[in-house]
Amino acid sequence: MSQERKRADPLHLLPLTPVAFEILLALTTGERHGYAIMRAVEERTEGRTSLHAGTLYRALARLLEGGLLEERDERPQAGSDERRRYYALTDLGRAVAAAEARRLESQVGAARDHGLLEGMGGA
Amino acid sequence: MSQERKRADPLHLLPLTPVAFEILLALTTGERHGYAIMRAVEERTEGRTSLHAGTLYRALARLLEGGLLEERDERPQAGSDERRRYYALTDLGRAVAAAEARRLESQVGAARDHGLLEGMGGA
DNA sequence: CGTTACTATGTGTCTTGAGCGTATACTCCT
DNA sequence: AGGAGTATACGCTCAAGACACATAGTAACG
Repeated sequence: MSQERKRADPLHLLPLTPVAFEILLALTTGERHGYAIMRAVEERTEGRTSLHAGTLYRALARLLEGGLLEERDERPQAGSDERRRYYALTDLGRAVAAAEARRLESQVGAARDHGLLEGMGGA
Repeated sequence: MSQERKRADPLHLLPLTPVAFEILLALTTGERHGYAIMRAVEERTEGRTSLHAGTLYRALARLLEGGLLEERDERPQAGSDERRRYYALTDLGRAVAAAEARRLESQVGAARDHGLLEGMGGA
């Protein structure tokens, strides 16, 4: 199936949405549950990006279905909240995130070459 | 109106869609007409991203309406195809592109910190 | 114990925007 | 004249985020 072909090649899954990439980024440091991803994104972006609950959980469902994430049954700490669902990057997820990072790096490089990142200090 | 507030603050227009950012990027080197933007994007990305005509022209219309681009009446070369419509970045458009570039730079930096850009040579 | 705030996951609905096809028409080359 | 390429634009559909809302467990406080 074409589904299989897509899974085989990370490049066919690009570009990722900003939300999806933030989620994958938050999981590069280890597995987390949904709510913790939400807080991690807010922290990393210093509040500039905050995921709405609806956006987050639907994005997680999509990433699971696409095979970029997998759910972990084991809990990092015993006795943690039973409601939590822990997610971790799959090999594919990591590969796709890396491919997306390279794509963005190329865009940022072009922006820098064209003077977009020097001229303006603030905002 | 809130439309005015949005125009005043580039940060409220983020994140840009990948397509929108590519278009702004293509215009940082000077004004171009739609079809030339399409080719410029393909060239910059070495064929990895190709804008469909429908996607491009609707994105251009949106960017015009949002005040990120403006249409130029003067033609860079006399006698060029009369059908062409030339677009150029506005100050707002440049500011938004710069803000988006910084946002992406931050994501790429995080990816690098987490080893996403070193571990894998190929793909 | 009851109340309140926070944690945690999830669905319903609306709107935006990209993908893809198609229409239209002009230009350039042979 | 005919065809490839240039150039803009619309119709339709699907994916995905925004926001509201639902549900329920947990933790702190009195």
